[in-house]
Amino acid sequence: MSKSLTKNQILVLNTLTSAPKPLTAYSLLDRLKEHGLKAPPQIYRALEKLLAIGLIHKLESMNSFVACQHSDCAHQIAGFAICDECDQVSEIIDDDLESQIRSVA
Amino acid sequence: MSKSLTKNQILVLNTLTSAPKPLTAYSLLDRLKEHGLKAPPQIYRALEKLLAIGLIHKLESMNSFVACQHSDCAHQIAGFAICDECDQVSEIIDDDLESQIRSVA
DNA sequence: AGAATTATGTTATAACATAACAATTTGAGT
DNA sequence: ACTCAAATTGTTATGTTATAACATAATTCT
Repeated sequence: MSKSLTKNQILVLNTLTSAPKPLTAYSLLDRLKEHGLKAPPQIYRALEKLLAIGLIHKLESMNSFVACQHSDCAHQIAGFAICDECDQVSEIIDDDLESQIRSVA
Repeated sequence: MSKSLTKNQILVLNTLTSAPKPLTAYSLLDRLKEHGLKAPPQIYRALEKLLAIGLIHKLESMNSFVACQHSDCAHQIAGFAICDECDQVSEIIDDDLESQIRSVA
């Protein structure tokens, strides 16, 4: 029974998907002002849901969010290579690494 | 020429070392008020230096800091197992995992 | 339709972090 | 010991990230 996304969730997801790099909650808010979003909770609530579903990731070290580059895959552990210059990231999925992390945990 | 720690750095490090769990910058500030520290920059500056030296780690997901449990070791990559209930952490150093991460990167 | 749930909107504030500048201390060279 | 330069510390103000709390509207189920 996976529920479909709501309006705000779609707005946030689309913005992240089309962005070339991770965005902060407040930069999402800026971009979505024109769509009527006005306050942080609207963004954070959408982000929270998208994170739970696995459609996006949070990059803790940047306080930023990116769309998952492997939609609908089963991986829950991802690494990110982050460019020091431009902040572009590429998501790293590696089965060996994932099982290593699980076994250590 | 590794320089010795300054007063504030020692205060912060000792507080982290004797704490049973990670502390935020502001809880460090609270605890160090009695030693005369009054403002966030005093804490953040000490943290920054201690991080650079490798004596502490930042847990990005908690905005918190812990003393390194492997002083003077050469490891730059550490994992943390964080208890959901009490926030206690144990630091994980694993050579296989470390080399895995490096090779993927 | 009516009740219950879920989503949204809104205001205010909490929590985390740093910029910018002033004052003090430390330490090397003389 | 004196002095200048550098490092550390102190202080104020502000910027940035995140959530609490409450109000309203939309959706779904019976």
